[in-house]
Amino acid sequence: MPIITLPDGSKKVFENPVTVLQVALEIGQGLAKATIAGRVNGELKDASDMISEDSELSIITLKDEDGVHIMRHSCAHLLGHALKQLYPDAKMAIGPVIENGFYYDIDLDEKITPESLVEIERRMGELAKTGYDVIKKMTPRAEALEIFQSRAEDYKVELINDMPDESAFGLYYHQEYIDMCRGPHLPHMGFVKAFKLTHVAGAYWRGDSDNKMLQRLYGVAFPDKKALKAYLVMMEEAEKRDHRKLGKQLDLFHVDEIAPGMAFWHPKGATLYRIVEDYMRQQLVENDYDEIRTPLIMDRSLWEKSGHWDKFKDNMFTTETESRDYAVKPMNCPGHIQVYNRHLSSYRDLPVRLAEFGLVHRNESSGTLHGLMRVRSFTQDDAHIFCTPEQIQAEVQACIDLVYTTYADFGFNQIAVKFSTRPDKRVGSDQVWDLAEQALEDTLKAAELPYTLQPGEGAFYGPKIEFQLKDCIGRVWQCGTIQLDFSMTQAERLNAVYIGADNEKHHPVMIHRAILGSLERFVGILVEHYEGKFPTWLAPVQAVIAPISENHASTVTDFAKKLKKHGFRVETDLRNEKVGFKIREHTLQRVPYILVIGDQEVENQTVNVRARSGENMGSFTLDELVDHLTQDIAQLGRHVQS
RNA sequence: GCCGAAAUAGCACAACUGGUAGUGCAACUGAUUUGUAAUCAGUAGGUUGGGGGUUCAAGUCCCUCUUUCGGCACCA
Repeated sequence: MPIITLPDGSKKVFENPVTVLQVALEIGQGLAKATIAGRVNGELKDASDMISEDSELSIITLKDEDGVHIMRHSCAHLLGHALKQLYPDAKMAIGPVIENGFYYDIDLDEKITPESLVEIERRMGELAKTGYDVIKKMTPRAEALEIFQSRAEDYKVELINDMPDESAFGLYYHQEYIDMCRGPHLPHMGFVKAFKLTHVAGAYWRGDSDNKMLQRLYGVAFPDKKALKAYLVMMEEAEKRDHRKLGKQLDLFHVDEIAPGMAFWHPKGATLYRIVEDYMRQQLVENDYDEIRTPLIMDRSLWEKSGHWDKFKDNMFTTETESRDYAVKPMNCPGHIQVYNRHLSSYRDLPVRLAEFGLVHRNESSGTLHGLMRVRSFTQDDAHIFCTPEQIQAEVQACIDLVYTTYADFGFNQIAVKFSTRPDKRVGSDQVWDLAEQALEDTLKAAELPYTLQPGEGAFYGPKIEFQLKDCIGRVWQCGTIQLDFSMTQAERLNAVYIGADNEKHHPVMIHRAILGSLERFVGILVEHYEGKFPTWLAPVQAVIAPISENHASTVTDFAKKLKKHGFRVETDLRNEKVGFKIREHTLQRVPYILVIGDQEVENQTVNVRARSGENMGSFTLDELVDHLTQDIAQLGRHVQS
């Protein structure tokens, strides 16, 4: 005689065990119709699942996030249903829910093309329209195995065999199609109203590159057509922000076939890049770093000693001359230790903070390259802090603070923090790793930063804190990083030492840290973040001055000269075109200010100022304009002018 | 690296089943002297990513290499 407690606290008493759906029906017909599943004592259950004990129950509909999740999952089954009708030879692997949708991995000799995707989608639509019931049957192991064996679903069989402790499996019958799933799923397909198959790509079975490559069919699904449409429009908008596209349109950079994964910075892009670098350099000054420069290629023996050769030689570019082997640096740390080691340090000298805008090369596999975000040649705003164990927490804390002020200055507020611990391929003893992980974790806790743990994702020499930003289409990129390293400075590695108060030699702890990470990547993210509409501080061209007619050209040139003297990045547009034409062009180029000079302005010694937003700000004298621009620039990226 | 798709003028794109490579914008020249998102006219621009093959004939079909795109694996 179960007593069901609902979210509002009300209770319903039943004579016999009831299903989730029956409880919903008891509450109201409308709710029953909308019922997708139930959360019973915190656990998601199918609408058809029986409740026999006293329980807390909330009914899940499409209005709940869980409901949408379940609908997407069933949509993956629907894909299977349609696919098997069109391609009976397909073997189904796994079909999970992802952000905004789902995918299904299939093994099929025939290649799925965009055209066949359309056809599959159409069949899915036809099937969903019938609103057929989804029947769940808990099936004993032997029977489940037999069912999938008889259907030649090798991957499902493998999945069952990999769960030896389970005695029964949830099979969901979508008419003649059967899928196996923990569930829950929709009670009927009438809930599937708005979906779209987006693309097909390769994916390894179980994510292992040693396994067979399957075809992965991606789709999105939403509670209604309106939400789907909104999503598709949003994606289109997002694509307009793509830094590769804007990089071309705004003439910032290009990547040439002659050097895959390496950016060629055009004048405007180089300006943007330099402003970012200059900003960071100012941070170095204010935070007591010393800037250094180290060679691009160093003898192979250094990399052998540091451990890089052993762990990462596949990703290193090499060269040789006069029978001597060199490697192009993939990281700056060994070079920085060479500088630290130039003389003997005392504990009184610590912490030593060595910074470098270090150009590194990493031979990333061809398939990973992506605009400025994933390249083979990039500059890190890198630094290595040599300190005592006692100084770790304060130093790491200072790095965290620097990350947050820097990102705020660039206009970023949404930052994901990850904490990565020891990987399989690593140097250093377990005790040292215990110590390092503990130190980072303590600092994170003290800083009260919410973070996600990434076990096994640390660097080979130490654990790390990572700061991630999102690009325009939701892809997440690592930018800042703080890594704690007890190993590289040891005698058997690169042997950095200091003399302690006890007059004995000690090895300092080394903190590897980058705030922006890769300047290339960071600039790429900036382009997308601002959609190329950079705050005046960052804009490669801050103002364009245009005459109304040829008669005003010399005034324009003079005015530009004066503004340049004040340090502003100003261009003139003396072309034989109408002012409307020039305004259109420079607005499309996202120049923050367009300054127009005609008869009136010549007479009054002013310029007419038009902001990027289209707003006409009226007439300004030189001094007034200098004041305005100075104030605008001083805001950095903390306020965005549209 | 793996699976799939793609590469045509500076940029965005077109060229049905193999049959003289086009359009728009940009560029250049001239006219126009312009008041806040496109003035008009003209000219020029290409070994169709590289190499090889099939064919009377290849942008189009085949092979191969390179690069790019979407994922996967990778990401010190």
